[in-house]
Amino acid sequence: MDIDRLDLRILAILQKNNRLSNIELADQVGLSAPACLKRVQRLRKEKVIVDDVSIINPKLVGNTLTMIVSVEMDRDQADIYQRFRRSMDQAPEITQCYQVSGNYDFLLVVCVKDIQAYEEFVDRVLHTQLNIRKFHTSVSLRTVKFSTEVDLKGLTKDR
Amino acid sequence: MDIDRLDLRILAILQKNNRLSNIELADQVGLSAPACLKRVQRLRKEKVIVDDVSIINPKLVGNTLTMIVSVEMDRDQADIYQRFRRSMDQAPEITQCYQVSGNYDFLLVVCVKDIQAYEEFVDRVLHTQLNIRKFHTSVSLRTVKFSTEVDLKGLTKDR
DNA sequence: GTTGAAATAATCTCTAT
DNA sequence: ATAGAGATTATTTCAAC
Repeated sequence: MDIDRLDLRILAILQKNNRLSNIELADQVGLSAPACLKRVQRLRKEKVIVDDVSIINPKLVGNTLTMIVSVEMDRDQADIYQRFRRSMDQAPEITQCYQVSGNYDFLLVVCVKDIQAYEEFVDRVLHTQLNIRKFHTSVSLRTVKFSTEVDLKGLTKDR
Repeated sequence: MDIDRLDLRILAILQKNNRLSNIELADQVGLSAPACLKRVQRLRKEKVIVDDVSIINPKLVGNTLTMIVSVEMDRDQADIYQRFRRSMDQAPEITQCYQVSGNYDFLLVVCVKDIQAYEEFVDRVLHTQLNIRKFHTSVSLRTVKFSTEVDLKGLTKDR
């Protein structure tokens, strides 16, 4: 799928706020409402727009503790990694997980209510994973930035 | 602000999909449309719902490289930390930044187009920060999980 | 929180470019 | 293949209860 300047402008707006009406959006990018809608629908269908969601403040809902967990696996075996990756989806406490190169293999961002909830998470998710050699937890003292926006500057792939 | 079971159900739905109509939402939680709308408006006003956004697939838009950067600061000085934190907001490449306890001080998740863009980012954002003692970059081989959902299980603070 | 009504918006079809 | 105009349908949102 190719994405032109107009699509990028639409994406730039929607990734900041997807609750403006199609009419407003069309206005801002200089299209008629139907033309604009067609583009947005296409972007959703093609999964350029993956999801449309409300972002909740975890603190205001009781999840005040964020932990950064680095995980080192026992062996570099494809099936072990795959099993581990699949287990990540099952745990709602894990908000992000990256497979990385370097001293450890996976980096997890875990968001929980309190230390008890974290311990429960460790028991349920990490200690049941054989093949973890070791893992290291550090506490996030502050979420300095949490953005869902993709940097769209300098991506003017025109057709 | 207190949040009852109904609010939590509303949040659980909206953080998965905020594009369903208020009527559908009301239906799913068992309220009339206006009653439901009032709750949602309140949740937005009170910033329990922080934002409403479209999530873009960074790969489909050209940002294929994710870097994990750990930063160690020179001194534990409040103003130095504060300045650093403020600079995080300025850089669109930084999607997440956590201030952490342990061997290093900040953890950054940086999303860019390619290595050149990353080098440009390092020069512009990190090398201009005096007070960084050192930083370490590792490449994300795979984004195993990226979720914006907050775990709402076991948070039944009723009134 | 509900019901009913008015104002808005989304979206479909069709036409034109 | 993509944009625009008009009409239909659906939704949001306001009052009154």
